[in-house]
Amino acid sequence: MKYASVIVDVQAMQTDRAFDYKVPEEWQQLVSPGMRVIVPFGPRKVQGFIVELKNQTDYEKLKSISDLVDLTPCLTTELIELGQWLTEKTLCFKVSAFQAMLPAAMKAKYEKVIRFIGDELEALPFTIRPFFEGKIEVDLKDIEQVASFREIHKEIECGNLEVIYKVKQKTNKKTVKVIKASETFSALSEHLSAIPANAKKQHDIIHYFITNRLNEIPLQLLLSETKASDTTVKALISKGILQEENREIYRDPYENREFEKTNPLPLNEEQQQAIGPIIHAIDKKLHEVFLMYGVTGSGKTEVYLQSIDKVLKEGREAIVLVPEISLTPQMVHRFKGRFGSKVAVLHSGLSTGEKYDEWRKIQRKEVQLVVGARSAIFAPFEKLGMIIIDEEHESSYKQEENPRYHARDVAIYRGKQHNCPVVLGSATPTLESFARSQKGVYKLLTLKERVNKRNMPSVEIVDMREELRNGNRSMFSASLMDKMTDRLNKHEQTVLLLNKRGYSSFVMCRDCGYVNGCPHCDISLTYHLRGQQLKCHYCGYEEPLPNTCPECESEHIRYFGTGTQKVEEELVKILPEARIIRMDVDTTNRKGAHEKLLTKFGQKQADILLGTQMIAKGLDFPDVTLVGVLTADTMLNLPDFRASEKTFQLLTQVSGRAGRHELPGEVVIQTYTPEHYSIQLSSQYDYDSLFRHEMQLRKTHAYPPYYFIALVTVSHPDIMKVVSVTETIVQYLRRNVANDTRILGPVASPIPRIKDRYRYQCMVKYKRDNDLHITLRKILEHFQQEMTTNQLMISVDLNPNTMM
DNA sequence: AGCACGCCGACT
DNA sequence: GTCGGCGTGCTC
Repeated sequence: MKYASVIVDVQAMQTDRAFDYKVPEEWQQLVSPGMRVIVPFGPRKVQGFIVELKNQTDYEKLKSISDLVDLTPCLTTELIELGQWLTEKTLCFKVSAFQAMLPAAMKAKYEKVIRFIGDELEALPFTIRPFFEGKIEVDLKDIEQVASFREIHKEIECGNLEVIYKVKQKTNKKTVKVIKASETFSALSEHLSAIPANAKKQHDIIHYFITNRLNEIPLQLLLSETKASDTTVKALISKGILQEENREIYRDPYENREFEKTNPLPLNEEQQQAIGPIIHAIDKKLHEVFLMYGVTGSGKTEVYLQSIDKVLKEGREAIVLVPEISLTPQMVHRFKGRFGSKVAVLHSGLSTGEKYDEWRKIQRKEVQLVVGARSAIFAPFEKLGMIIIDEEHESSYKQEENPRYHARDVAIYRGKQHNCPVVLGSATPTLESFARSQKGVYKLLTLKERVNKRNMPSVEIVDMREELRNGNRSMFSASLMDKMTDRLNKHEQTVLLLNKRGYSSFVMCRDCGYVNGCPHCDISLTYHLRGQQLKCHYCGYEEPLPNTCPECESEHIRYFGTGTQKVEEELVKILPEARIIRMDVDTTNRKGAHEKLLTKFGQKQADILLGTQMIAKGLDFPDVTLVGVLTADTMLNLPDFRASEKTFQLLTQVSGRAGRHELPGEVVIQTYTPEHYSIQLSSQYDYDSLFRHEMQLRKTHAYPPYYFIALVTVSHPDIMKVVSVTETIVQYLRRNVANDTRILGPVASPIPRIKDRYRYQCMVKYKRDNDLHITLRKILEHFQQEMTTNQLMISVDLNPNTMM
């Protein structure tokens, strides 16, 4: 007898363990760990993951697995173990860990159906009766529209109705019907004579098979080619001459797209030195972490491509992570161009179904390389030869919901399991990674030169306070104006970055200082030109733009801050002849809009590309010779100890967009704090100094990489409750952490209220604290009941990326 | 998380 | 006396 340990799809602390089930006789040979199954769980049915098969169990009254969902495991043994590791590292539920590894399409959906099992339809109340006229099963949702649950319940108790719990899949494999000939062509010819002469279409179909020497053909194609109808085909199938089969097909997001084949480029001296140790590690199957620190344009990608080539030639597989790849279609081109059909692409721009199909290609070992965003790190490869994380410093590698994992940590874990190298690449590495490379934990590979030997574009810092004193009240400094006009005349292109994060346009009364805030969140509402609305970015609350101040009824109510829309308006005024493309959430939320806009810009159908963060990454257009940063310092004022680091990274990256090819580039950075070191140092491309300066600060303030951080956030509609719970947590932590661990708080979160819930937090700074995970878990367990019954929420983020 | 069970108040 | 509220505890 075989028993299966199953992790059920119920996200709760009490169910966060394996439950044992009997494996029915007929599936004993089929089952294996990593498969999804449907199991009875209490009165209902749920999906679950088999994590173990065993011949023994402690539990006596076992139920049986009711269904198999997979015929091949969707989780490899390695991934099952990785799930265990993830739950420990991020304090999440086991199911959540497994679900994070799989495409969303594979998450189960649950529905309840009511079936009539009585004798007389008349026995049902008249409200319910009509539903069952002509059918036995009805969706509970439909009946609930007219009847109360209690009414239905009564019928269940007296045996007229029953509830059936159904588990459904979100998306399924897309299939086409394929028609095959059952026998050889000579046998087909013989069949011809047996077919009645008046069945002309049947003859046509058989002839079609014979003359075209067809083994199989999609049904649709066969019908259109022979002008036959499907009944004719059915007749032949029932005669056994033809066979029908459902064949899985892939929704290919890159269908109909040609990718120009590219060949390896010769590597320069630096690149060769960088690739050497990587190739060595691949060859010798060594787990090593490399930090490839290479300035923008130094040819990191070519090093990736050639290392991958080596991995694939050895018959192994590779994962390449890129930050939100839809932002860099150019990147997809480079990988598809070099490795063609060996590549699967996974990113947020794909539909659920497309993502599922790409994942299936990996599972079925039809590809050897996956290029994708964060979650692609879980690609179910079994012979990994290398993992690459490009733009290692990008914050999108950290998932901001449970499980709060960092792709870099997962990559290193998997690298160890597979004995393969992990390559982290960046022009502006995180302090954490660079510090590790200094300590020799990671091996540092440096690329100092740009491949085309071009210098980095020269950077001019403009003091906007000075501009204001000189009477320039616009958002463009005189210098930036000059240069934009100049580019326009020379038919060169400009990229304008509006660094908006943490600083959106809000409405303020000039007389009394009143700011329109969200009634549910402690945050000011954001002004949206479209529809003249004020919107809350946290809960979605909307209200119309007021004409007068709600507080003092003054008419001097204005919006402050600058949105891309407003910049665009002003640009149109001062440079009427310029063609502008604006890229922000509003213009890119449609699928493919992003790529379209970029293509348009690339084809020089516009002179200026104006956008937020999203334009800072990976764009490479030869005619861009000017980059303007409208307000460099907005990010600096955020309550985030990484603010300076992030500002430096952003400025360096966006500067790298200029002058990548023949034409030299220039950068203008506008700021109100020109003296700030991260602005100064980014203008000199001086990462080393930034590293030293910032490390000093992190040391004095006990921040990463000197200390690890854990952030506990408590929220509840009642502020008193929040404060007291956070206080309790802090006290408990103080009593149970290591000596050199520091506890800060309780304090109100930077956004003290979201969706009518008050938020408090406490920060744990620790160096080595082996029991901290256990202590934190105990806290969660202690409040578990209140978290389910009372509206309490406690979230723990280990190594948070943001303090918000 | 869901769902059943079980124990109390307010109604036919 | 029952209906219907919510606290409690279990799910292989």
